[in-house]
Amino acid sequence: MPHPSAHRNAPAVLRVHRPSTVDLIATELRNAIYSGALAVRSPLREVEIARQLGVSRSPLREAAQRLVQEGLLTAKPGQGMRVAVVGEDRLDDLFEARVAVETHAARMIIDKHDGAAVAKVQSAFDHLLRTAEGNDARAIGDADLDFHFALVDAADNAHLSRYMSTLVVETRLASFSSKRGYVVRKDITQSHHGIMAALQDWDAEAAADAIRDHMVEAVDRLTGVLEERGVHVETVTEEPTPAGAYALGPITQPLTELS
Amino acid sequence: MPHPSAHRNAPAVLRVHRPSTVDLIATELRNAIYSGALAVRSPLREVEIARQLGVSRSPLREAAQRLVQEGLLTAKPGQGMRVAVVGEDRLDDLFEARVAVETHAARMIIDKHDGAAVAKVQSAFDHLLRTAEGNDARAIGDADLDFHFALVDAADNAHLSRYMSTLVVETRLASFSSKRGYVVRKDITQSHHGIMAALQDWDAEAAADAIRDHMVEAVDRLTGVLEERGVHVETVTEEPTPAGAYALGPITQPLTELS
DNA sequence: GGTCGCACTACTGTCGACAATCATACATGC
DNA sequence: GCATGTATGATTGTCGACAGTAGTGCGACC
Repeated sequence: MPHPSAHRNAPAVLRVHRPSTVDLIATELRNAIYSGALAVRSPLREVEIARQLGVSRSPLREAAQRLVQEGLLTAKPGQGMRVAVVGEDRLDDLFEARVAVETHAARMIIDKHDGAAVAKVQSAFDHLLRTAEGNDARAIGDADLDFHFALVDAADNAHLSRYMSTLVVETRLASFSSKRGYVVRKDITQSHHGIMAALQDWDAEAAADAIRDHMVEAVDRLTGVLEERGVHVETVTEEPTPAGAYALGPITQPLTELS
Repeated sequence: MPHPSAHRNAPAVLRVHRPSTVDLIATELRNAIYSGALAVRSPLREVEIARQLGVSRSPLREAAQRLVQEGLLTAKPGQGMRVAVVGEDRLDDLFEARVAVETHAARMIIDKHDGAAVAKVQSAFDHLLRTAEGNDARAIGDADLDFHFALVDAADNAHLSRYMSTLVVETRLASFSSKRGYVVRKDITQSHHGIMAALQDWDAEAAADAIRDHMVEAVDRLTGVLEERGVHVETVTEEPTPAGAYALGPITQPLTELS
């Protein structure tokens, strides 16, 4: 007797997708960079990290090469790998790429008139609204990035989702690389409201404009031109972490998961 | 006495960028996939390829992980890595991503009114025109992909260029994966002419439309819906290669190059 | 006093080897 | 005859070890 939740027309046995050890390590490294456990510009101590993860250097190095390909780690011969620095000189490049990915995702959703997709984005937007009521800068930043990833993911394009998952971490790295520390704007929800409204109106050009405006604001915040111009925007700053030697969790082989 | 070509205001010593062995191997693997030396779905025989490249398995595996991240290789635990198959079920996803990247690149060029960028694209277009006069399917395909990469590269965005360099190989893989073999349309230049004209007119929407149309045509060609509909388009087909065991060239450490 | 040179240390880059796993072919039983 | 089980071969995944290299601190020399 099949499980009740199994669809009748589904294939008898789904293709099981066993993540390889390298997959797990790569995910762990991305999370460590995203959370700041691996600080910007810090060298990747292979022996130490491999010991913390409970693996050898070989699979660790292989996983790290994936992050090098993503641009999250930089490799110099003889000097190993370091967590990439996303300085002010790279902000335009990064956020222009985000505009490309996110505007097209919005266009796809609108072209398809995909109500379910909008609902997913709405859900992420609601979460952002609730989080923005508090003063936890990191939580707000997480909700912000979650919203943008939800937008791209709702477009249901594997390529764009993959790009975005890296862009999210790169954006976080840009914040960490900022001299001003980790800062989020208090009025962050306003800028997102425009995107949300355009989606609900099925207005592709308005959505693209809203996303572009949002990215310009983000670059302005990170470069600090607002302060220079004397424009005052209320912000929330996270107190700098002790930046101590954060330990990474050991790799635990999960049970077989469905793809 | 400095070299005449050195700009006077340039820094005294440029940062030399020494490519690592893994860089070289990764490039070699990408070229092998692009050229078809590594056939679609073929397993990556590590010992054999490492021997051909004159390196050990370790750096080869590290380089291969970069291609796994790009999606050019697929890894299954216990079965190693294989050259990815880009079947018909993934064509929409792939070409939708190309639309996202290429339309935004065109928008960037047009927004900036970048004449030099248009000239670069024009140059690639001219080369495509000359090549399309012949009947070498592979050469036409190369010129086609070169054109699209030149378009994105002219936008001068590192992220988009990186995405596109992978998308180019993925597109080639889609052709190799096609049941119909490697086929290019004889009227391929017409479709590019629309893109080129829109760029020269600084018309962003027309460029986006032309690029979208071009991708639809490409998907139609690869899925063969044109034949099914009885629409006849003149094509050039490449005779299938012997698919023999193509040998990869050994890795030779190049001299120090400027970044 | 500053700069150059040298030795030491720590780490990376690469290799070969071993064990575990998977695919294939063959033999066996129903 | 078909399905099941088994043995074999090849290949992957992982590890430890070694050599080469970059960084660091100290000392000597100009």
